[in-house]
Amino acid sequence: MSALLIYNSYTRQKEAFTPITPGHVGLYVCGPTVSGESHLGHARPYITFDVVNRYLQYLGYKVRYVRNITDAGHFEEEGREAEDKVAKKAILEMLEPMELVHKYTSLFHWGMRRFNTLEPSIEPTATGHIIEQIEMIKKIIAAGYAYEVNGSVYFDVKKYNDHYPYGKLSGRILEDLLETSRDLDGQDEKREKVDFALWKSAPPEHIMRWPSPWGEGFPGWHIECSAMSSKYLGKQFDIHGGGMDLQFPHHESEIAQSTIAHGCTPVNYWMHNNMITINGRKMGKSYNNVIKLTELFSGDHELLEQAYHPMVIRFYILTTHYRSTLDFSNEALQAAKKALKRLWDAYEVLQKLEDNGAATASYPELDKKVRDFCAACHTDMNDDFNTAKVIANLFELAPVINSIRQGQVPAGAISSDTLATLKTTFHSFMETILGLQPLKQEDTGKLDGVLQLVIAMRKDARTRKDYATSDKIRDTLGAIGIQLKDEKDGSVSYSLS
RNA sequence: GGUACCAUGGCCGAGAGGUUAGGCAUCGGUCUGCAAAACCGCGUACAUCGGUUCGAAUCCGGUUGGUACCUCCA
Repeated sequence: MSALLIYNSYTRQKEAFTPITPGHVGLYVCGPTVSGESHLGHARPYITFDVVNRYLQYLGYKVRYVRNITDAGHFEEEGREAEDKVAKKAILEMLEPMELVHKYTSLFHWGMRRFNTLEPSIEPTATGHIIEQIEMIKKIIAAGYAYEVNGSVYFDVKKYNDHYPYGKLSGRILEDLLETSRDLDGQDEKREKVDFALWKSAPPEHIMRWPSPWGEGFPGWHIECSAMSSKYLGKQFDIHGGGMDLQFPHHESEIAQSTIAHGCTPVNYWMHNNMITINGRKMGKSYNNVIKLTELFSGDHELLEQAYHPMVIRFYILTTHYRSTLDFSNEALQAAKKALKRLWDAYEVLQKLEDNGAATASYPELDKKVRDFCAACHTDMNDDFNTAKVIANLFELAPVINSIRQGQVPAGAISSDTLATLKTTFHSFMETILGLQPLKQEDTGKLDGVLQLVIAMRKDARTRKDYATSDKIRDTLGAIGIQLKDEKDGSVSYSLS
């Protein structure tokens, strides 16, 4: 059995995964800012790390998965007008900040549930950890790596860089940053442009504000993750995940803050998922090309040809490795939908295959093929969570399953043991690890009763060779999304789409 | 401007010095009353120009094109 390899953004190579505490994993993922509706772009990290979480659990680890909710809002840095994103939106919509935060948090949870992501163990909010953040800032000031100006506190990046490798995570060199940072208007209280805020003094109109040793204000962008991750996972923990766009400056700053406050580097393995693009462009608010989750599921968006089931989105995301960009298009999603249906159908067929009782396989080569691809699922998953390859392996196995079912290959072609392995492999990867679910609605039982009647009537018609009637039944059902399948043995099954 | 990364068959998308990726679509066949589904068969693709090598899509360099980060961002 191969060992789990994780591509560590910090060292830029795949490394064997060894947790700090044997049998346990601390996993932190940067959560959403709940100042607006979640969109397709947000789906990627949460689905990616949901699979990471699921797989670690599958491997037997006890995982503490922490994913924060950023509800304090953040301001534009670098001299632009300090404004709280949450507060700004709140005025526009005439809502209380808390009301707004609650609304979008609920929507986010709704989306995550539809994607069948497991809930994190802890979902801490930034506003609920102001004290922890203030305490951490105090430590950094005491250590001499932060300074106060007019009620705001900034981290001294230049000094930090004299002793620690600032920029290592994101591959940046401080000198370059000092030279190339753009000049932005406004007063700059910071000693250097690269310094970042730990605490920001709140102007009078700012709604969200808290008392602090430096006056009324609000925490800087990066400090919440450092404060909350260390509180729940310890000063050093195993895996920190998030989108690639957070690598700099957010994660870089997290490392700097935590290193000074806690005297050690915070994270052993940094994982970054790549972006979802649309027409080759990153999906983001600034590009005005976002598709909200609600629009995606309802199909109500000019770029969408139809509504897409959450499982299709989940499957589509998982058919690409998490470190590659993923380009969105209707065509690609259509393909994903069909592919998922075929794979899931094969999985259902597999569940119905009865144990053939064959001690040895009559088709040894096929038997070996099945075993090899089942084994490959584990190896590929261990290779930096290569879900794309895992899915390809499952697709290799689908024809084998269908062939056995339809008798193109005899039941004893693969041994009883191999069939059992095939079943557990599909179950583990499809449901437990990839977290997939069937596309069809839950059958109410009543619909099934009706369909059985209609199927029986069609069967009668066919016996009478009344094909006009039988075809009418089939085609009409097909038109409303119920597809009949005439099986080899004369039975008829159906699938809903 | 600085720093990275990426360019794969009609489309999407793995892989990574010599061995099948996979999916979707198309086409042919089997099955079928006809279909659908399923099964079988078919694609010798890796931007371009050089170089290294017995051998490169995979390594090195140049070119072109694209993207991301440097500013809120998943």
